[in-house]
Amino acid sequence: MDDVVAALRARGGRLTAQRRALLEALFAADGPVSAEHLARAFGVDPATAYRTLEYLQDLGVARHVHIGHGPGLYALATEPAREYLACERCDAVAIVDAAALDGVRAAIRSASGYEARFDHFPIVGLCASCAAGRPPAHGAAHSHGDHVHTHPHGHEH
Amino acid sequence: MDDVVAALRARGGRLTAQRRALLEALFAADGPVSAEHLARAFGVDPATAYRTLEYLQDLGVARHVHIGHGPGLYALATEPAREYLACERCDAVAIVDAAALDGVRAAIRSASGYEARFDHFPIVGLCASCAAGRPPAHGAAHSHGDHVHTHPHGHEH
DNA sequence: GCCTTCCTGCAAGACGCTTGCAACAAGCCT
DNA sequence: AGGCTTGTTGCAAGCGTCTTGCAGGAAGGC
Repeated sequence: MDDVVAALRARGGRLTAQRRALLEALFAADGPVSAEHLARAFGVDPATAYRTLEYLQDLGVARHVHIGHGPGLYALATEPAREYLACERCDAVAIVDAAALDGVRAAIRSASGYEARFDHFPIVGLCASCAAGRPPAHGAAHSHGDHVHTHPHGHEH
Repeated sequence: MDDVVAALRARGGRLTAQRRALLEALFAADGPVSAEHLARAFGVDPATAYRTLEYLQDLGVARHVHIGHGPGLYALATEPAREYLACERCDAVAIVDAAALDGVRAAIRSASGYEARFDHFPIVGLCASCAAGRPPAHGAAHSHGDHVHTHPHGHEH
């Protein structure tokens, strides 16, 4: 957080109340969140939220991911990098370390020559539960909403 | 095409001039096309294009894919099914038989349990050319536009 | 040729942003 | 502490991609 402020200052940027609020929200969030959601939660204007989040992306502090048809969702840029898998049926999103998908990347490379990334546009399909024909399960539901329903035990294997 | 008309009639649907135009355009297209593009090309109202294309999807005749931030692009549902890989840098889109990505699907299944599909949301990354650092190349360019720039020899790895 | 019902065009609205602009306030300077 | 510069903000308008309500129009069965 102090690092962020430093990076911001180094660019001639200013730390306003709005920016602090948005940053704290990003640090506190347990998953990607929409700009609208952040804006509303702190009485910040949506335009400011979008502008600030873009600024934070330029700084390399934040990233956004496009899940399904909904709004873009923002999160801090973590180390190691994260990538996403989204379920079309129950809207669950698995968040995994990018390294977990290196084998997938290799398979794509050999099938197509493409060098894939799933940090901005996720892998889409059915989660294990929905693929098995089980009901949508855990409160996720069809909200196409403001934040991701991370079932945090995503992939461990 | 006759099959389509039959399916349509079987549902109590009617074959209007607009529907015929849109259908013929889909049959003639060499890649996914936006609803706007189809509408404009035949003087059909965009609302009608969207409604008709959705109808054709219900019939199982058409599908749409979301490439990048641009509009959804429509194409006939083919047999065998097709899946897509999009390049973030040069906007090239590779269209491959779904079977070509079965290995990728297997890798994803074993890494995450997800059963992936790339027919609605493609794999996103860098095409072989861009990954190699070569310039954006072939007329593709950044048009985010009306139809896909299929480099037709897509994958044959 | 008629009549029913499906379709169409138009207009307006929803949703997710993006942009122009005038007022505001960080933070540097003294 | 008071000024001053210039980065930021809120508001309002605008844009792209659809979606929806509605009244008129036309397929296609009879």
